[in-house]
Amino acid sequence: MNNDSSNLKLAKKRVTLKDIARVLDLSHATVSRALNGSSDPMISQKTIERVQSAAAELGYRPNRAARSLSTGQTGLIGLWLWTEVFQGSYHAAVSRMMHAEAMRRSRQLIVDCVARPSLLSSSERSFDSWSVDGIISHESGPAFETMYPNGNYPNVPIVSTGAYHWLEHVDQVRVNMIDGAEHAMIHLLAPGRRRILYVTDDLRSRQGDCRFQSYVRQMETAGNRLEFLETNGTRRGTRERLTDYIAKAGVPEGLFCHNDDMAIGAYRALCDLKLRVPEDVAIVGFDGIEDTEYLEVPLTTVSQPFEQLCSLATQFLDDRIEDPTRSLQQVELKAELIVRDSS
Amino acid sequence: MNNDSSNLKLAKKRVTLKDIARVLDLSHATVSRALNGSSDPMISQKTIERVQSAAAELGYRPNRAARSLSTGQTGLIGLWLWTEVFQGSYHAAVSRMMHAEAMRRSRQLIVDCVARPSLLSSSERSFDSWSVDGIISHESGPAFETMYPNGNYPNVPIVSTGAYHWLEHVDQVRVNMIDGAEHAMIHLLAPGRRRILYVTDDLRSRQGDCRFQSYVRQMETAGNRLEFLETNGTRRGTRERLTDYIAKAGVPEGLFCHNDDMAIGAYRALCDLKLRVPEDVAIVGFDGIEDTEYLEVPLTTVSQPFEQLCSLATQFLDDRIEDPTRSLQQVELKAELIVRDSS
DNA sequence: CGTGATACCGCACACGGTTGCATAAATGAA
DNA sequence: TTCATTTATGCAACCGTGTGCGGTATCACG
Repeated sequence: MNNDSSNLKLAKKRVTLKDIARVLDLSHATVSRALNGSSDPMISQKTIERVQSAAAELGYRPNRAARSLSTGQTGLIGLWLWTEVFQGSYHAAVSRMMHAEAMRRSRQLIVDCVARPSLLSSSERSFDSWSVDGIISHESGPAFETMYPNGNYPNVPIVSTGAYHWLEHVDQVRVNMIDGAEHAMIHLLAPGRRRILYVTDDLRSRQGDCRFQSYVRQMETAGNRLEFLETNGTRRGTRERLTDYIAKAGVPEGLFCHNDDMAIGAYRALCDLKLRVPEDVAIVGFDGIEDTEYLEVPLTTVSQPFEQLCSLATQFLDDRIEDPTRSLQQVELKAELIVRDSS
Repeated sequence: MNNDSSNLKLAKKRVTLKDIARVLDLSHATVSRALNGSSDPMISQKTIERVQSAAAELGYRPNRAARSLSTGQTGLIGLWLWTEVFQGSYHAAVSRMMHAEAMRRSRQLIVDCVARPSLLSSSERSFDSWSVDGIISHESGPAFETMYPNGNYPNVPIVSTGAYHWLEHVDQVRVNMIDGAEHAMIHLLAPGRRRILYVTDDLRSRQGDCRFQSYVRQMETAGNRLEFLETNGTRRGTRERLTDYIAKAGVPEGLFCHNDDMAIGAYRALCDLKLRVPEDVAIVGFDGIEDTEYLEVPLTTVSQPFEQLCSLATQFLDDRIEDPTRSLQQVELKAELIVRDSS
């Protein structure tokens, strides 16, 4: 009966459909259908039960590679992060939530990072050869728009998240930060502050960003001089650069930081200099990552709806994979100014 | 020549070995060998070049599923995180670095989380059916030890990271935190502090942890009363629980926190209560995550060598995959007390 | 008992690679 | 020219699943 005793523990091969078929004296096709609940050729209830119990007993686990080869679906979805080695709390938060969402849908997420357009081709190759069922492109720059229309991925559904503009023929979740950015600037300027410093990583590539534009618009409306500080985008780098900057240019009245990591680095620099927040310098950041809540002075920030973003994006991708011809889904979420103690 | 114009954009099928073979009037076997640099049957240099240029021109990308089916290797490695939905900065840091390491070795990482042993079976199934080439089990509890010897994964190499004890027959990277914990306690007690509160998530499951043991040992040596605070392990939860605790039990002189997240939550609670750190209450955390550096009072912590941990673990896994019979690799790293301003 | 409908099941191929072995071509030596 | 040897390529089987289509029991019904 049970000849699978402990006589040979090694070479314990993985059990396949054929093994089940052999034990039950069926064909592997029947076993496959019994397990997958196939409907076209009817399988008797009795057989289904026999197969299922045998599968459970033998510890059968489908071979994903074989199934993929046959069905063309891998169960993998790819997340593109437009950054180097997905540094930064924002990308960490996004990837973590995307991951959780993917697992909820019994998919697995693989992540790839691409910062410069020049890396695009290699990243393409990566996902393409992994044969992902779909891609979530979480971009914060115009690279996607220049890439996608080329049709590099004709057969792989893509959902875009975080693009600045609406894209044509692409399912999309977009976070509108215009209101948040406007409110943030108005909020910063309200107490009569005039000298607001805009802190960002790559100034040139941020020209199209609504944060940048809100800053410029509100500052010009108020008749203030524009002031920029460029850093490498990290906490450490921002801390150092701001310290230098203040030594040279004096103390600004407010900081408008492109994201929370830079805001946190800036906060630390101000601590080093014994400047009080917000009395001496006010700070506003963007993203709403958890860390900003736990500083001694919790930071004001424009919070992104991470959960909704990730949930909708994976939902859209699922929908598209299920029905490639379905109607487009495009949703706009809003980022919201959360006023805390730093402003 | 180029009949791949824009005449039919749809139905652009993926190019396979056979397509290349047809164009070049070769067999797909030869093409395969030419691309893989196979050595046993020699391929002429001329043919190799022809094949490679044709592959590049046609945009050939190997189908990973098919290759996996044939070779039995998927290029995927699995990371087990022993936590719910891998929350917490520590797990985030580990998964990010593991990810980077995996990509450096042109592998992809998939992550699965399992907190309670009851989830183990489903997690097993997950990785098993995804056919990972290997698993890195980043556990901080005894679950692995009770699971692995059962031989649930007879064919999949496993590297254990973060286990408390040496395991037999398992490649392992272990972080020794005993010295760090001892130093931390000695450091906390040095200025004559007597009332040190141990803050942890699940007290019962931490009994075997060297942090717990160092705390008990040093406190008993000093003749102090033991004092514990149990939280849910999050920043928010720790903040709330500690606030409640202090209201009831008064202000301790020092906090010995099981990890940095709890230390950060505790720090915030102290800020709420207008208590000064470290004058009123000293704080020591564990892990050395980046966030602790950027508080107004940078936290003292026992820092784990993340980079080395992840680099070695993936290295060991690679080695084991390459040669399943090779000698065991077990390495111990040391966590180090980093004294900052909170103590 | 014959016939057709129906419910089940198996055969065989496909998916896209890898690889052992046979074979063809080229080369060299006798 | 012939044969042995090296070099280069093709044939075919295989990995494990999914699936169209044809085949075989079963049964009802006339």
